[in-house]
Amino acid sequence: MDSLKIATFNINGIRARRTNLLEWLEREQPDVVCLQELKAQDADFPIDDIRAAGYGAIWHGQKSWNGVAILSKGDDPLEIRRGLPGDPDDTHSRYLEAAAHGVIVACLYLPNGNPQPGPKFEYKLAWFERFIKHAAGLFDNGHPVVLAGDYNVVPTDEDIYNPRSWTKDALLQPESRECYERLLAQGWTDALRAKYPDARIYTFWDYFRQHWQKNSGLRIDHLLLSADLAPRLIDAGVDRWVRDQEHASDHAPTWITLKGEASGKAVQEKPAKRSKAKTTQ
DNA sequence: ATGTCTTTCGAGGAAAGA
Repeated sequence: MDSLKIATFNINGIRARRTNLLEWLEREQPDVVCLQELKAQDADFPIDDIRAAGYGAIWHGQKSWNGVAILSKGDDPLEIRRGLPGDPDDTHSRYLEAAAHGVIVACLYLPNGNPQPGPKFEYKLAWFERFIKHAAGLFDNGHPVVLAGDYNVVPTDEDIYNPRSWTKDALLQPESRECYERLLAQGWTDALRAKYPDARIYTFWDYFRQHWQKNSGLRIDHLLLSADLAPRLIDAGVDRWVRDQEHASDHAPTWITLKGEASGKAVQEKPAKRSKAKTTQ
């Protein structure tokens, strides 16, 4: 059966992690990849290596911090949007949107927000509000959409090894969680949680106190599916072997597979005669 | 409070962000 694999990976410095990335692409062969925390300027994005691995890419870099990219196997993603609308003074490179393999892919790197309270937390919540507003339009646009990235939100206490030492952290604040809930309430499906409702799933293990070795992780990298994509979800998972490598990022690639064509062009036009009524799979 | 890693600046090691 044809299927489409879409992944999100906070790479924590693409120059320091170039070989980790190429090894992962080679082994897992995702069709579409969202990368966050490039920590590199546009000119330092290793596009030649990525092309040699069989991927086209678009990227939005920034010196030292942030930076996002979308990779597409076999062709270039068709860029739709660079930067989140709603604040012309926001200089952070945290958002890219493109069409690839018949799906609209939003790649996001939501602000961390620590320390909390403070201006960084205010920025996080303001950014989240802008994203919620933009996502509402995406949900209704009639195309299949995936919102993939590092949300810097632990949705519930089931998404962390032990919330006790993190109660003051921006990733667990009620305000952060409430924003995530409000986003889901638009109708999006949290793919990993939908596929595995009761499993402990982590995507991030910080570098402190041997958290990886003890599997003391957090689930903060999410893939949200629009209404017409949710029934196409086949499987979801985390490539934990990447986190176990030497010089690994503190995140692991997180992925879904969807029923349907993996090859082909960018977003296809909807058939003209198609009614807007929801069809069941 | 701590812990570790990557970045910049600039030439060794410190500071900041996560």
